[in-house]
Amino acid sequence: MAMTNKWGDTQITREELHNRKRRALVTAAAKIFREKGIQDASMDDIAADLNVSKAAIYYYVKNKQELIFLCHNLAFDVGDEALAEAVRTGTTDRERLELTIRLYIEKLTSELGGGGLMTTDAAMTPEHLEIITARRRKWDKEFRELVQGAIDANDIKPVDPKLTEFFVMGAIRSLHRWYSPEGPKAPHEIADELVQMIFKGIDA
Amino acid sequence: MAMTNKWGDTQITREELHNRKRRALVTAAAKIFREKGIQDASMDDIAADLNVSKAAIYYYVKNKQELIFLCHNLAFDVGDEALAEAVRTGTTDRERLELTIRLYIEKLTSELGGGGLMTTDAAMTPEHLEIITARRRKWDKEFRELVQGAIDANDIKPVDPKLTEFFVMGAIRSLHRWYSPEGPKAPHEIADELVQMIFKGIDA
DNA sequence: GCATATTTCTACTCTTGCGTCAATTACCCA
DNA sequence: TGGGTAATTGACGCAAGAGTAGAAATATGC
Repeated sequence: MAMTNKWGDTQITREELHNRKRRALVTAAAKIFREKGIQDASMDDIAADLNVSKAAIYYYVKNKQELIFLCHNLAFDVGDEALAEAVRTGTTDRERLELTIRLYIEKLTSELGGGGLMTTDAAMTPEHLEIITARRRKWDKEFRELVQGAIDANDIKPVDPKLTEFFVMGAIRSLHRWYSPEGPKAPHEIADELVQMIFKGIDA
Repeated sequence: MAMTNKWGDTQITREELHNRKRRALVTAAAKIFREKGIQDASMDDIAADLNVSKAAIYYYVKNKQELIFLCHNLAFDVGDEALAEAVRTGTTDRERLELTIRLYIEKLTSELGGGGLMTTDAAMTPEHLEIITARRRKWDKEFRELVQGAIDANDIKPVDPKLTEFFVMGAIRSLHRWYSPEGPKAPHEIADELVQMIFKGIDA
């Protein structure tokens, strides 16, 4: 799993190279954190995955806290993209809702190997926690507005938007526990089946 | 939140008292683990919640590993109860499936304050991991057999049992992130609405 | 090929938190 | 009431891992 050349391969200018290494660091950290859990993953583990000494990491990042923070943001970026694209593309709220769920699942499976860090971890500085919480709240609010809009248009049942969001997101966020890129199903197939369940249920 | 008398209140014989204290310890640990995360919760945290010194804990339990293990088993006990009761009570597999989900949700919310420890944690001894994995596999198998049975009886759509289980359980296991006993909804209401979504979907 | 800036390394320090142990207190029964 | 067992404690040893300092290596510009 660990790469053989340091930092993967990258060329280009100083500035850009630096950025790429930093991004590679965050991606690697996200992977290790997901696999072992945040607290069980040591900075040495992450360094080992990049074939670099631990001290090198501290040239790109202030401390573990910051690395955790960057990983969280990475996960939220994907969520924001999915929602934005869905709002742009869809015509009705019902359609946008379905698109958000589908895109989210597809992006998580294809881009982030099944999921990022979504759990509001206790081990976060108040400043970081505030930013992450704000991002989550904003996303949640928009999602629920889509649900409410679809209800108002009589396209879906008069469900509780909050409960619906918890339910749907809970299911999606658990993807990473079992999804594997090597599995038999392509991302869009998984997305199809889950969307089907959410909207149509499983009753015959 | 922390009790004022040590170990809560209990009387009765030596043997029984010992058992109760041990059970109180596991319950407290489960709560702290859930709130702070396993690795972020120290043995001192758990001791503080029981108004006891850390050393006292080690009179009842070998080490943190064992405590984690006992917490996991606690969560699985609830799952097994739900499944067993559903199989006993229900007449068709469709009905048993619904009952399992409903009972599981109700037990988790009413008895365990929203959830136990369900994540297969990396920080487990191979022996413990094996036992937990076996319990999970057994439960999963039985659940999927209910799904398959309901499909065969034409009571639900021909869904993928594995995917269905991941989806449903993923949603349920995320309960603890937002459920609070002080919230506006009673356990059976939450169970009702989630069961409704799973079986009927949200489409109008 | 020399001077400078950037990057990475080795070898530490220091904190945190698990687990232990000898000593102490509570409890029970004769 | 005293002797023995059960339960609890404060003080400590020890390991793991975060973070650092300064040297060493590497790249860049002239």
